[in-house]
Amino acid sequence: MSRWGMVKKTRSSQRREEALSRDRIIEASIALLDHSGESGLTFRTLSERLATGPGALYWHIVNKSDLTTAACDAIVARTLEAPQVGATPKAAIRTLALGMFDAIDAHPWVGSALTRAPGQAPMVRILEGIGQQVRALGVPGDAQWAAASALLNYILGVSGQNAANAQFARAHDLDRSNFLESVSTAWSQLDPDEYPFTRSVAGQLRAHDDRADFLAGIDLILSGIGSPLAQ
Amino acid sequence: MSRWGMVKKTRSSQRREEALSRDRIIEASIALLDHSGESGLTFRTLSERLATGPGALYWHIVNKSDLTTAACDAIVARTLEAPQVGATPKAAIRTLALGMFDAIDAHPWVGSALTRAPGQAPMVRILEGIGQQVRALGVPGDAQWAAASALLNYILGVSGQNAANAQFARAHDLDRSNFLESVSTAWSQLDPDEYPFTRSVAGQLRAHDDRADFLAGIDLILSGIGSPLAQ
DNA sequence: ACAATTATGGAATAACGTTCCATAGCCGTC
DNA sequence: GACGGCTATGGAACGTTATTCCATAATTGT
Repeated sequence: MSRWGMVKKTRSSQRREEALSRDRIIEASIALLDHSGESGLTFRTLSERLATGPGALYWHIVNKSDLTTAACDAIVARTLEAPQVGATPKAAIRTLALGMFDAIDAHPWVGSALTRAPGQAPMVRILEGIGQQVRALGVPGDAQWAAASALLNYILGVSGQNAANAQFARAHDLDRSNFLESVSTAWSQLDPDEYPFTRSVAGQLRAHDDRADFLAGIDLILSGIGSPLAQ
Repeated sequence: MSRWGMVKKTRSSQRREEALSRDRIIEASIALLDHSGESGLTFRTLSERLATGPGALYWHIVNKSDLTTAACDAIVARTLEAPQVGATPKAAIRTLALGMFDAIDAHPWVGSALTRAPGQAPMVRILEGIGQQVRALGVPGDAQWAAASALLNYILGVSGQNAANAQFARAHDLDRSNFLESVSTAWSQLDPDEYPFTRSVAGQLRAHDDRADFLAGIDLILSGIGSPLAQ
């Protein structure tokens, strides 16, 4: 009846009741980042939560950049794992993009981690998902890279902005609407001669729907991809 | 003949041979960032170069974030100051975007500073420049924000990637072509079943023209803006 | 049972942004 | 023309960070 009933066979998998492992460290990092933001992840707090010392973590992780990239990759992998069969290529791209948007909305730190890991695992996952649908769209081979990287760069841009907004808001103890409010009033006080456009959109900012605007941008690019000649 | 000939009148502007000022600090920061990258700007090195102590800088600057945003804004302002008269709106947007691309190519740290200053001066300058041309393009009022922010987010995405690439390359002592080489070979070794698209574009990566790809993305969005209905 | 390897955790290090404070330079006023 | 109150300076000190080091514990192979 004891949990030690089969010690011999299973011992190798329980060298310790709560052994450290790369996955456990990454999961703890995600929890910390979600709870306290980008500045909440330090080797001190992480090692405290895992009941160990900072040095022990380095046996499983090469450095902090490696850790945040791995945490980001875990979120991205979960977000993109849905198979997307049966949808039109455009719909699949929209779904993929919105999935990333929602993931970054839920985990803003993913946005900044993404932009700091050029050419690495998480970015490659997104590129691959987009690229496959760009192919399915019938874009000729020599234009596929341009189309896919335009979509990717747009997604990365929005991701980075969302992450920066969230971090700024957290640092100044504002929620999202307070933050937009403060930007909106700042914009509406700009010099009318130098900043006519920005002033004119300051009002919209307060009530606008980030998610809808994001999708509108995706549709703009998709529409451009569909055009016979970009010009 | 002496430079002290008019002491009375000019004394107030030379309280010291090389008085500290916000502008002098920002110029020194730009020089430091250009020479040594993002990690090269510290209050220690900056105060050494200005022959003062770290504390003195805080009389003119609120914190490091303020400093990098101000340095970024100085570059962006110089980049966008050309008047752009007589060009078609599309051409003006292309020129503006390419100007930003070249500025970030010359000063990669501007890319990451931009993405970390949401809704602040440097970003507003770019938004305004784009927005004015979007208006001139005849985009209806309620679609202007979507069009301008799509272009802005795309530019910010590329900027962030260029900055990240440059920082990664510098950190690993690679030049640009070595960096692309390493990404390209990494991509070509991915699992063919899971990453068919990324593998197929790995080769193009080595020789591709960042600047041309960037412009192709701008044209894709412009083409979408020009379409009667994005869908 | 004993060496060798793997893994741990706490202390030490160097560097960072920021704060503090004694003091120097400058200005307007008697 | 000396003096008191701002403006500005610069160096030391603080608290925190990522990372390294190392003694030692836990596990594995022989």
